[in-house]
Amino acid sequence: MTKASITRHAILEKAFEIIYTKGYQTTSIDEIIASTKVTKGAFYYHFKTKDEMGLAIINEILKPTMQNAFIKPLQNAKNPLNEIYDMTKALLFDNPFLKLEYGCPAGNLTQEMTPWNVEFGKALSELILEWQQTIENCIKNGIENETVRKNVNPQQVAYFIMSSYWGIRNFGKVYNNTDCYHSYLKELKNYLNSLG
Amino acid sequence: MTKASITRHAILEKAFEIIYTKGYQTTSIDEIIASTKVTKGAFYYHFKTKDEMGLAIINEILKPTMQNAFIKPLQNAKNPLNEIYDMTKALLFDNPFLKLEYGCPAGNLTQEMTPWNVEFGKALSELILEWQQTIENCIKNGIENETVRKNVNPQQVAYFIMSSYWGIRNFGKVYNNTDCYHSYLKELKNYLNSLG
DNA sequence: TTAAAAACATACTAATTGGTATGTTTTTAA
DNA sequence: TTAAAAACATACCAATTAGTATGTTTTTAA
Repeated sequence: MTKASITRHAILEKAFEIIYTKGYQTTSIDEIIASTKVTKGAFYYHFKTKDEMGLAIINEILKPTMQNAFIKPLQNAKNPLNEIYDMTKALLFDNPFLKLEYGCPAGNLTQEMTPWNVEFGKALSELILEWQQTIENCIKNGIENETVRKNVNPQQVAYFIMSSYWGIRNFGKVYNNTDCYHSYLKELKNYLNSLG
Repeated sequence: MTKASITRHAILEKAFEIIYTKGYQTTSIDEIIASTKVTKGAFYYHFKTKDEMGLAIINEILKPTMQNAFIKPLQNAKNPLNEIYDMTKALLFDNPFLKLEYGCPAGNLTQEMTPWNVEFGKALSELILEWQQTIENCIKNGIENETVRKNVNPQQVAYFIMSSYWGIRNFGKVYNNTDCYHSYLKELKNYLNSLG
């Protein structure tokens, strides 16, 4: 990595952190460069506008991070239902980056940006579609290896699981308490069992 | 209603609309008073700060609206599972105020405000708790009248249903398409059937 | 009818915002 | 070694922000 690309990446990582906790709109460029110890000149050398940086965060930080946390663990799953459960549990309790009170980074950005920024919406929907298709394929594999009932609709299940995950992260935020995560996981297990 | 309270209510309603579509932080007071045709003097006569207005929106607009749309239809439900489904479907497709691309007002505010504004968090959690307990009681009634299996945990189910609803509204936003709502509702029905 | 309080109007302010103009320093390639 | 391009630094700017100071008009109650 060249020195310039290190600077660029440092800006993106720090900006991502701040935006995850505070939201995109309320995170100012002054705040980003202050915490990154880069000057405004450096920032605008690497990014033409704030939105260009925002898109770079989605594509260069959020996307690879999600691919590691969500997508890879589900590829080649032997028992899809168990591994979907384990992944969800790990996301809620073990992921060192995700915090109860800040919710899901992709969910936050979706909610904040999609109604009025088409480019963000496009980048996010690509990201989310990839996650969704992974779960869908995972269920399809389960049908093939007969760990999932064959009259189960993989697409519907994928929507249902992902929706419930996004939603429970919102509950975690508002109650600022992990109790709801435990209740949710129990019911997720019941639901997944009903598919087997 | 006195003339003053009409003005106050007009501000709250218009502000709620704008905030629902744009978010709280990006909605400026100048924008609110421009669209309400009230002056700044009038605005700050009724509300000490922007946040005071925000809290008033939650308590005086959002709360009664949600009580009508979510809570009343579920009280005295004869067949809870059916009526939860019908209410959800109505919220997604028939409610004239809620829009696909703008998501759920309560969900939006929760995601945007709870991490850094304790007062908003408190007001929202009260609101949400009420909704949650209604679903919970609804399931309890179902257990009593034997339309719901007796080994079902009402609290867990309430979390699961509400989470999935919040989540699918996020999907609607990012895909800007109602297809995901249809898939979701089919799977919600499957899930609810598994409880009966 | 009238005085006082409630309700609203106008003009301003200090702070913050995203972005730019114009530099200087560092790296790279000939 | 050196010139040019890449990378970064500093000082600024116009627009927008929440909020205030100081009015005027309208209601209300005696």
